[in-house]
Amino acid sequence: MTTRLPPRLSARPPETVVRRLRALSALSDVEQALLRGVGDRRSSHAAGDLLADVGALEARPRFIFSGWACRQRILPDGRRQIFSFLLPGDSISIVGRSHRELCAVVALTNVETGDARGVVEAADSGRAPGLAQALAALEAQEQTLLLDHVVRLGRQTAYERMAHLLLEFQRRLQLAGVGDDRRFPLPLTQEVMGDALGLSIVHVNRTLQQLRRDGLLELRYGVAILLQPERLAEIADARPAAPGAPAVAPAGRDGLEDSARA
Amino acid sequence: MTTRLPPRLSARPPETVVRRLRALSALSDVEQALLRGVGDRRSSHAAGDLLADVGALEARPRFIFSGWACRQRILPDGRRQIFSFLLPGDSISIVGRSHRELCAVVALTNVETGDARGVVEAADSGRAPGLAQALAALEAQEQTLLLDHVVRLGRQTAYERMAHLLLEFQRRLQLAGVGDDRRFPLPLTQEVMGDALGLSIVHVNRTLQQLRRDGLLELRYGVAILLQPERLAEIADARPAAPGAPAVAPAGRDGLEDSARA
DNA sequence: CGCTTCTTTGACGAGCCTCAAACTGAGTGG
DNA sequence: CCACTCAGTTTGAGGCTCGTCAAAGAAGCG
Repeated sequence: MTTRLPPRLSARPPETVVRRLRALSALSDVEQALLRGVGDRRSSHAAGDLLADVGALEARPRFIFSGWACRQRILPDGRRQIFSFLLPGDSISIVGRSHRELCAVVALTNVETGDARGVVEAADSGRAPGLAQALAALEAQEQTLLLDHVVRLGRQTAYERMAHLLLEFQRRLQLAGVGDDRRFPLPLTQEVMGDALGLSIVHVNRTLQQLRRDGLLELRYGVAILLQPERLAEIADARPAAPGAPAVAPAGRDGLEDSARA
Repeated sequence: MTTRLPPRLSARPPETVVRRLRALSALSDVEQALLRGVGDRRSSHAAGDLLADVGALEARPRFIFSGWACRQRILPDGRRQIFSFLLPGDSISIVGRSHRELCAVVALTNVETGDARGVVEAADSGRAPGLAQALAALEAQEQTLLLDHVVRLGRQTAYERMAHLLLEFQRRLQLAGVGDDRRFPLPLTQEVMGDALGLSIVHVNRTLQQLRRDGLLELRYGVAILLQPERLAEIADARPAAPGAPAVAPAGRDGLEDSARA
């Protein structure tokens, strides 16, 4: 369950968070120090742990240092829908901090978090405008990711959804200082990916196989390698094929049928 | 394009908004008066008009008095995804007011709106705690609706999605004082519903026919009547069939296959 | 080394999409 | 008043995508 990551793919705990927020807003030295202080109050959670419950009013704001989590809802008949993934550098219960969590937050791997109450209070008090702006940007980013997810589920094929999700992971992790522009740790089971993308386990597997066969993806030992990120982006964003490729007349979208010809 | 509503299904402009917010938080007389003042600065928009653009920083907060709108995104290849519907009593650019609109807001029918800047300023200033709480609750409600939408798209069949959406409309409109517990105006084309539910026009039509054949829905002249709201709720929420019906062993979910037997 | 969890593959069927065309109703203009 | 048009709805036929059922490999773990 726990990931075995090549050491070079990971980053030191509080730096991940600092890095993320600095990319969103200029932070004063005081603000950065405050942020690093989050590393002092750490807690560990095992894979499967509930990090925040639905309607938890008292939910403590936290940052994730390492590990993956997700927001999810379980339907009465057992079906699960994952709304978003929480990666190193992400926050829990900070976004929309005026109201309670609207869904459960569950650890997908072992997770290390830090208490962010101090940071949130500083931002709310007006003493740390840079932090406040960074947290607001974090909120906007999350909302954007959720909208992307809706588009994936509503208007994309399995192949496109997977390409989109893999790119999202690569980009987000790189921002957090994990992985590079092609490689990143991917400690998810295919069931989890299916519950996020609205697909069955079997179809997730077949879609991944297809990506492999198309020379777009390598996936071993919990590490993913995007072999042709640009090509993946074309697929994910429903854009016409690359200029090098023979032009398809009406901007045909690329799906499984494209690669099935090969 | 414009709806022809039986008069008794509609409500007077600013009262819709007052009614909505009073359901969310106790409002003082001053706050209610402030809210009614929104009715003084009205504007009208034709069906198809862009009410707020993506990334519009200066977007003015507004309330919708009458008509329907939606948040949407258009993909590069022309596919459209609708994120949410905005009904009488709903707000534009109020939710997440710290950051810009993340998607386009488009009028689906003729729409009447009122300027809400005064209300938002009063809430932010701390002078109107009741309003502030109501706006926060409004924000939470919208987020919940968006999550419901994700579940629909990711984990429900066409039949379930449609049942869920119809119930959402009925409940929201009733809160706004439009329609009753069975009837409500539904001024959407099947194409629009398809773009929201991630379905093709043809399949939307077939799903509606199925609901009609199952005695669950009547839909004429832009007015929908839910003939068995409880039954629809069971279908939409993926719950086992009603107690009266013969029990299905493993909480089987009801879809088209259920009614196909009839 | 057996257990469990996860991945992989095959076979089959159902849900949903695409193409195509007929039908309806509301304008619009001769 | 009657074509004619245009947008929307409805229906049929056929096929691709994806889900379900089933079972056989891997891989981690006690």
